[in-house]
Amino acid sequence: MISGMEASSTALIVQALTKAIVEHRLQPGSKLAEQKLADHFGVSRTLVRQALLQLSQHQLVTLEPARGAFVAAPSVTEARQVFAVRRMLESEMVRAFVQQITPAKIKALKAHLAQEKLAVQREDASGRTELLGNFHVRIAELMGNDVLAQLLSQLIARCALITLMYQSSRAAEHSSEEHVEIVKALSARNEALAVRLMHEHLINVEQNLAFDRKIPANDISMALS
Amino acid sequence: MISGMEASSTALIVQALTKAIVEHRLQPGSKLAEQKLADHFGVSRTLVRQALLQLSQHQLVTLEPARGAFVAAPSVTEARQVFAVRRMLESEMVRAFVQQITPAKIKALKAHLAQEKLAVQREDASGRTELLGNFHVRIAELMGNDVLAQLLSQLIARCALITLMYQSSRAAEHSSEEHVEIVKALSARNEALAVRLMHEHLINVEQNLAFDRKIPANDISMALS
DNA sequence: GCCTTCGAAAGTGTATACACTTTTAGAATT
DNA sequence: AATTCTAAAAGTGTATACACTTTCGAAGGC
Repeated sequence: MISGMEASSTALIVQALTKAIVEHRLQPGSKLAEQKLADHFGVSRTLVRQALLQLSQHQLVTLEPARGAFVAAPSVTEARQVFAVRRMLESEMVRAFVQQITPAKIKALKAHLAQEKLAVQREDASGRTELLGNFHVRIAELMGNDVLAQLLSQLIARCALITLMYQSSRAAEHSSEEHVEIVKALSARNEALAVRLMHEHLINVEQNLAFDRKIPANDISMALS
Repeated sequence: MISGMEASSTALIVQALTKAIVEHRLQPGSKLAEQKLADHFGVSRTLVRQALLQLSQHQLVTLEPARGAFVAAPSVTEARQVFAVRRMLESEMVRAFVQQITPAKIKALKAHLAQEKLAVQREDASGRTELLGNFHVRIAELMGNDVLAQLLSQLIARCALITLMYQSSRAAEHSSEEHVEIVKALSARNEALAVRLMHEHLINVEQNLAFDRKIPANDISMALS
């Protein structure tokens, strides 16, 4: 059990596990034994089960009847479908966003880009993946559409898992550069260009995935430390 | 407890409650007491809690700490956001669908339209609402994108709740007619028209909502009978 | 008569108990 | 040595127990 952690609600467990999975400290396929997690978080299996149930709904964990919970290992097919959905959703999101751009919003996005650049320079792999994903969520948030933001946030968590399973090196820097171009088009209020760039960006991310990777298994207590 | 129902998994409870909520036999705001539901389904509170947790993730139920579960009562703001997401997602879905139309797929959609017409004629309110929603999911399924289909299915369940809170009469027939027009455009492989019709259709559905309704509360055992 | 206070009843949140399933490891067999 | 069988260990699935919170109603005070 982690020292100094006492009142741990289900949400905290979900958050901790999500982070561990998305940062791939927990490898796809890893067994998530309830009692081990319960001991680790210092709670009963009840709360761990609730958390695992939620994570399975987010598709980050798969539950096999009577066998337990495992970190999800999205298939290539599933990965492609997730990206297809993101392309549909996000190209239109950009189109709608262009109609309601303000200087403040552009400023917020540029601030985000700066953070991305920093993470890329520092070669901070997990922080970088998170920031690259958050760029997309940030746009949804700036639109003031919470439903969209939450939906996208889940899709992107799934993508993070996929990305970390399949991502080839150097793809991150490329993504960051494309984000810069998208923001340029947005600040020029060039709808057609922005939509096209976002669409192509998502195609690029998908195509940079190497859909033939080995997946090492991993230990729980190591990963959550 | 329902006679003849013995081994009831969490999924069955989720399904039963979803149906009851979407068909608004359970009014928005109704209290969902765990023990009452447990008695009704003949299981312990454990399974009911799991089901309620899932439903809260689907936004059909809201959980208030230490106060319990209630049938969700989506705000007008939330309703508009859900519709905005649907417009983004579904107009692009249609665009992608046009590229992969086959005679078999058109036939499947036409079969669906026939069912819709039947339900509208019979004035079967709950069956009608379900079918009108399923039209959209059916397209996703015909595209072979499970991720999209599942996502849309959840969004539409949410819309069903919204619709039943706010829908003005006669909107259903109009929806059904618009579905017919969309399928016509699809079968003509007219991408631009199909996309536009779907977009307008969703705007119409939203604008036909009367965002100022009273919400009667309701009893659990009545609704689930 | 209306508002406040207090206590019992009801209900939620978490832990634990227990039955049943899967896994594992060792012994027996070929 | 490899395979099959078997029993113990570990793990999951559901029910129950119990502490704590909210709710509701009645008694008392204003």
